[in-house]
Amino acid sequence: MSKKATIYDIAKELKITAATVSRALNNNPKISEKTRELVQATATKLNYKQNKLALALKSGKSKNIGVVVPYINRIFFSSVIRGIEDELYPKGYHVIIAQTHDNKEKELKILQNLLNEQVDGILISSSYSNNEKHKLDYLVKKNTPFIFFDRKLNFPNISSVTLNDYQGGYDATKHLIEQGCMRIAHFLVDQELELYKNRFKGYKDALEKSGLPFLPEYVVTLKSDIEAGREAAKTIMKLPLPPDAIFSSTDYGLLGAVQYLNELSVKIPDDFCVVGFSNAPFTQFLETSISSVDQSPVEMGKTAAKVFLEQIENEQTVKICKNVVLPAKLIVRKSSGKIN
Amino acid sequence: MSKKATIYDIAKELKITAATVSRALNNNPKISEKTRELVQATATKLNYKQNKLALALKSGKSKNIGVVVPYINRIFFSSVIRGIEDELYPKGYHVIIAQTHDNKEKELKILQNLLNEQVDGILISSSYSNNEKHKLDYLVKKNTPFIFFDRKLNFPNISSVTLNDYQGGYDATKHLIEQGCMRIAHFLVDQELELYKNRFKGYKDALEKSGLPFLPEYVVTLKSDIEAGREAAKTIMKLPLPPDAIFSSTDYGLLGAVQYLNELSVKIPDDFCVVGFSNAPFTQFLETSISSVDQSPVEMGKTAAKVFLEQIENEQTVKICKNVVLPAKLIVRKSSGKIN
DNA sequence: TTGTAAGCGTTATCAT
DNA sequence: ATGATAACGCTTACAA
Repeated sequence: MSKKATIYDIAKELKITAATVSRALNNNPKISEKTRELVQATATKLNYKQNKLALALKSGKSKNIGVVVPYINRIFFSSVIRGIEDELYPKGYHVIIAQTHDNKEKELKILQNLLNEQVDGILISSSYSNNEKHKLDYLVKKNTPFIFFDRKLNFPNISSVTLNDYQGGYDATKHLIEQGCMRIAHFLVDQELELYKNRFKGYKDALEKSGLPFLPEYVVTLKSDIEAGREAAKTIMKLPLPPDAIFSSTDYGLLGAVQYLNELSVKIPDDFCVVGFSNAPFTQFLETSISSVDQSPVEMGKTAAKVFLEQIENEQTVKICKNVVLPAKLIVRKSSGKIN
Repeated sequence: MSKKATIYDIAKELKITAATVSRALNNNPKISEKTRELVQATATKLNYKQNKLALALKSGKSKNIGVVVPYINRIFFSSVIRGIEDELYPKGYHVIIAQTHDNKEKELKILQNLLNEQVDGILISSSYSNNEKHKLDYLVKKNTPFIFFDRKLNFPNISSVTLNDYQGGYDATKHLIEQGCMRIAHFLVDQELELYKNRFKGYKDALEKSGLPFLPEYVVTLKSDIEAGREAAKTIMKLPLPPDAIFSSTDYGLLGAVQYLNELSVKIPDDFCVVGFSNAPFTQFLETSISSVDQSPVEMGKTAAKVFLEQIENEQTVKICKNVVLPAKLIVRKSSGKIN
């Protein structure tokens, strides 16, 4: 395989200069038809392909953007990335992905690396909480546009695309109340993260609005996995007055709870209703399908990409900052379908 | 935000030359301790960060690799990518992802683009079948290493990492036979793709080995989704002598079939056994959990990454080509657990 | 319309 | 041990 052809090779072949070749290739108006055709012909003949690296170095734009997530194989994140790539590929951008494994130091390094790679923007779902966000301060202050999605950090003048988690929590709880549930428990994942706090707040406000008491013992903090959910269910079912419903911020945790309730022969939805969060694929496939709040991840990715594009296009003129909040969509299934 | 600092800024500050700065930064042995320290100090002071783009142009190595898949949000592919990124990030590589949407022309363009971007390698699960692989001929012949994973194309001297689909099909079928099933149907997805053919072949060989007849009417070709699976089940259950088991190349198709069988009140596993392929997450969460063949996607990704690294490291000396075949792992669950 | 030359930020090859 | 210079492949004033 011979070396890759450059514009110099084309130039030499035609006994003209590289500048002319460049212009011809870029359809510069002030170039004769003849040379343009000649150049393009020899370009294909020599199988010339533009070296984007050189272009990037020259222009200062790499046409690469970085997407940073905890784990790429979580369905929520891979769906967001799907949306981002679908939106950005037609605009000539390449998507570089990196996983933080929810490790803060690693996240910092990744961001540094991406910036060194001269990415044109960074879309990130951060592992940091708002308490420690100052550690990222010097990064977001650089020229490279940052866009936070889902897990947002509150920096002034930084764009974000998030779900209306509060509304999701509110709707889910209200729905359970409408089903006649009176003692609704809540599975809370992580007080540190804004989005879980917001779902929790939605839950509390829905209770209050309906005149139901908020009972701290009905709130369990747990990891987002099946085993933890099972344990959480054990805990609340041991209470003197056990709940008759769960609104869970995690589908996986909820699944564990449902499994435990099944073992106790608690009938869902007749005696106990549950609603999850995330609309994980499995929720709809269970015999007793699980109601859940959908996060429209693909849409979120597309939106984040659009916000990025807007920001880039207006770079010179005004610095745009946009904070988009997407609606949460409660999907009612059998697990909370007492009435209908 | 001031412009990014370059080695020239450091040089100017210290009244030395950029070459010296470069050497100091790269820990070149022939540099005095003093200058090294001085340089490193001013580097941090000016918040200097190496521009990887310039380095890439100079060295001809971008430290980027391209990963090309049909859809990034399919759990199998996102898991493979997870493995790839986990393996390659510590080696200083960035992973660029691109989705073909199973569109062959798009795949071609993507590959062309990635090559223009000067990626150091391409890991791909191709949409092409071996019949049309010649269209990619001129691409794989370039200097950039190609590695096929899962969906492999048979090019001479091109590496690949695949699953032993034949063995997966064989084991699944054999297992069903051992459960006492006598009339095993097969859900086949796409005759064009090698891997489905191999699973099918494993199925046939297992039947033959056990002296069971191969009946063409027990083989249904279908799309990989629930509705198609439901239809397929309808078809085979209408046969004069309906089967008593299904080995399906698709978990989703199988789920549709299971749903239909439930409606017919066919008892699984007592009267009917099923085994799927892919070990989709939902298979283990169903009340009647579904047996399936696991593909170890994360492992596959890691392996593909390792093959790439090996190939790059020995670039100068020998051209390495490796064809790794990973074992398929049958996971037995309730849906085929008659005996135990 | 085309050529000349500088520059993007590095590193490598000469010298000194 | 350090400096000068060229080179990677491209674009773009400025000249002609």
